[in-house]
Amino acid sequence: MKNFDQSLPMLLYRALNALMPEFRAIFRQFGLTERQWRVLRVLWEEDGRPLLALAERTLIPAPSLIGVINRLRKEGLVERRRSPTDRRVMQVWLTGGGKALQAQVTPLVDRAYAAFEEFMLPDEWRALTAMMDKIACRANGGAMPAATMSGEEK
Amino acid sequence: MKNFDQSLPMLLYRALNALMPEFRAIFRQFGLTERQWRVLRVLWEEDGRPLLALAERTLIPAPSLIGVINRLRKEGLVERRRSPTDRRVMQVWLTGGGKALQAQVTPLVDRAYAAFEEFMLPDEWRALTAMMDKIACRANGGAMPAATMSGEEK
DNA sequence: CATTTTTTGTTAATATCTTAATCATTAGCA
DNA sequence: TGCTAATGATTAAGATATTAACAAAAAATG
Repeated sequence: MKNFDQSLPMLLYRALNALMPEFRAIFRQFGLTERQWRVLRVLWEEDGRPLLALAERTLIPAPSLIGVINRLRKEGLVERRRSPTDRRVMQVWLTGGGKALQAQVTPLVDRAYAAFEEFMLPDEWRALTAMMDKIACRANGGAMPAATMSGEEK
Repeated sequence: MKNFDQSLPMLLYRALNALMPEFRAIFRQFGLTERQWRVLRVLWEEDGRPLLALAERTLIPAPSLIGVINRLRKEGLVERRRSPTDRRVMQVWLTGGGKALQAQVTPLVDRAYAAFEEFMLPDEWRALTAMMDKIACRANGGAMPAATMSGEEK
């Protein structure tokens, strides 16, 4: 029986456990949960994304995402519209309030994140990114690595 | 605004997303959730642990752990007893059934995990472990790294 | 010894996860 | 065209996360 504490899943969980509370504290200042932030974060980059595209990009399962988006709607940060070309598709759009939030949240998040970048050497970062991608691609039937993921996928 | 997909949290989440379904499929064969397995995994190593110790070791928050353990009790896999020396402490003990499960689950899990070990070079493993520990210790006020975690902590 | 503080466990409230099932719309094809 | 499969969104149910608040026991303190 392998060492439990040094198993890959526990290593990853432990790192996230240490990492995320700091960011969640920032999100909470703006009444956002981590997942709500992730959705906004993607929309700020590319507004009007279909729900499924948001699910993939944010790593939030579609059924969960529905609830997240409904709460964002209730807060008046996003709204939904059916795609005019495919009525199955539900597009999510930022409202004025949702757009305005970016300028307030982003600086704090960037600053917290910069602290981590200082904390690790560039070589360590590269190695880490490469390994995470390798792991993510493995079971995934060779999914696209993060390094190549940007705006337009598919 | 930093690249979202290559941010450390998303890298870690994506790796876990790729990694865990394979293991969860194994757990499910035995009617276990991932968290139930984590609890059993620790108890197999060291039976009768107090609830808080289990929470730390499994990374399951105490309030959640209560529910996890109650469900394991309902399945007849564990039972709870107050510590004779400190009546605040709630020890969790394996039942016969809980102990018997180890021999069935462990081989499958070990085999799945071995596939990952082959998949990465020993040097990559060492580097990965070191970096995850570094991250976990950072925000944590210098928590003990996984490499030094074993049976008796404190 | 009485009071205060700390530790350990628990409950509650809200939000979310996971899996499976469902519904509507579209696409593929005989 | 009309049937069937695939896709996108949604709902449902059970399990879990997060935070706060709380109870009980033990330890620390005066």
